[in-house]
Amino acid sequence: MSESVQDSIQEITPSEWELMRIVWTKGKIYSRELIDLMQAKRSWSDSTIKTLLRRLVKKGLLKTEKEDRRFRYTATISETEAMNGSAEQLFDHLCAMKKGATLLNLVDHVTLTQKDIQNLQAVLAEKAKSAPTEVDCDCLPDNAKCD
Amino acid sequence: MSESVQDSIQEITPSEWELMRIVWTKGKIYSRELIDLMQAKRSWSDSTIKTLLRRLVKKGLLKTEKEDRRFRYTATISETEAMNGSAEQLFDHLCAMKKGATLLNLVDHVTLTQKDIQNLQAVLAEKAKSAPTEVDCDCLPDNAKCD
DNA sequence: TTCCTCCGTTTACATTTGTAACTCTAATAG
DNA sequence: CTATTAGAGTTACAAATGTAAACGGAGGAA
Repeated sequence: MSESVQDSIQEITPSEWELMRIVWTKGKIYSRELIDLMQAKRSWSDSTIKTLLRRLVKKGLLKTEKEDRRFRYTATISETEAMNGSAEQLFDHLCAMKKGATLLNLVDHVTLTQKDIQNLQAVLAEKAKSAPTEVDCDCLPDNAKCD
Repeated sequence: MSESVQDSIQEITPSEWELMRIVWTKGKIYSRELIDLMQAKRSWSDSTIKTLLRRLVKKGLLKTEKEDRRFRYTATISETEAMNGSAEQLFDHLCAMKKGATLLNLVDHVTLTQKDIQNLQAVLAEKAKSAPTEVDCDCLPDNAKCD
């Protein structure tokens, strides 16, 4: 299916995620509106939010556009790319042998729509055709077996 | 199925994960062995590793036990708990509406065993019985709709 | 025209993380 | 008994992160 994108994804800190989510949802947004929306969720000072925005711009995750002497922010990567990138990053440092169990836990805890479930089932059915019987642990340098 | 554990999970940094994985795999390990194994993967100095170990102990993720004037380290939480906790933590800051898509991407990219796939299929089949048709975006305070 | 306000920029500062040298003490080699 | 060494503890220091005050310019209120 899609390519792995994680390599290019800048590290996004938790606070930055909160802002990015608003930007993604609004598409193109003035700092003022962004600050107001953000403050409705977290009691951060204007300064704090502005700092975060500048850092996001520096990281290349947001870009600005001057519009009648104010700025409008837009994301440079899609929310999906960012989400997939972060998720893959996380999974990269999990024991290969146990990724399946973690995924199982997630699937169990996350609220999924009927459609999501169907999509997952389709991918799984496809993968089942060539899935291995076991995956080795990769936690030790010499590839010793886990558990 | 299992309870959500994330609340109690201390933040584990990437470097710390690497050490924890070794500890989990070995179960109970002398710092010396740990350092050697770690250095076979990353060229960190002994000092660096010892610092990380102390931080992990301070965070309560590892505990020590004196054994003939050396220390043995053991994890205080299971690898599974830690993995689930981190994964849930990550998913917590994703747009509710798009968690399904992210999961799909993961399932697609991660190497799963036949057994993992079966387990996932079972959970999905179960969830399908009561899954909603749609999940709302929760990126904005006022719950405006995404996309 | 002058002052206030809105917005962007600079500076600040504590905490966490990555990375490591130095020190102290007990065991060990001579 | 003394010099070396292995482990543990202490100190260090830069970069990233969370959080924010202060500053400066431009447009609008008076």
